Amino acid sequence: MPDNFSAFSSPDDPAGRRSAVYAIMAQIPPGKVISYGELAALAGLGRAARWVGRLMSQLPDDTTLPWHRVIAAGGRLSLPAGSAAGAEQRARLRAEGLTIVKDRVDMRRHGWRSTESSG
DNA sequence: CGAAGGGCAGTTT
DNA sequence: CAAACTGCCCTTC
Repeated sequence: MPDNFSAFSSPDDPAGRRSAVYAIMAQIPPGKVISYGELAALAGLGRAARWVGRLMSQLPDDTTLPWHRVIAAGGRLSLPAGSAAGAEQRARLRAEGLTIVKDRVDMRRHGWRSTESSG
């Protein structure tokens, strides 16, 4: 029930959306991952998945947010391993115990409960 | 049936 | 209007 997030942010406030996304990211547990779309949806942005990724790029280098736990849908890694962020994501994810195969992660095991059905 | 890869479309800046 | 760290559907192995 992401409706609660509206308590500290309003969808009408462009600045509030960012705070919402940051809040969701901070809620992502270690060893798990979430997709931009879900992150956007949970933040109340709806289908603004692209916008979330954009927000990541805007993140500062001194950010303490687990942005590396945010990946594409289905556990797909869009970030190129040749990029600093791309290599960083894979490096950090694996450091948490994830299993990356062919730029793919097991959402069945590492996917956040966002995609969980009943257990 | 399940997993992987490519193309078109929605949202925000 | 155009661009961007995406998402879902279809097809192939």
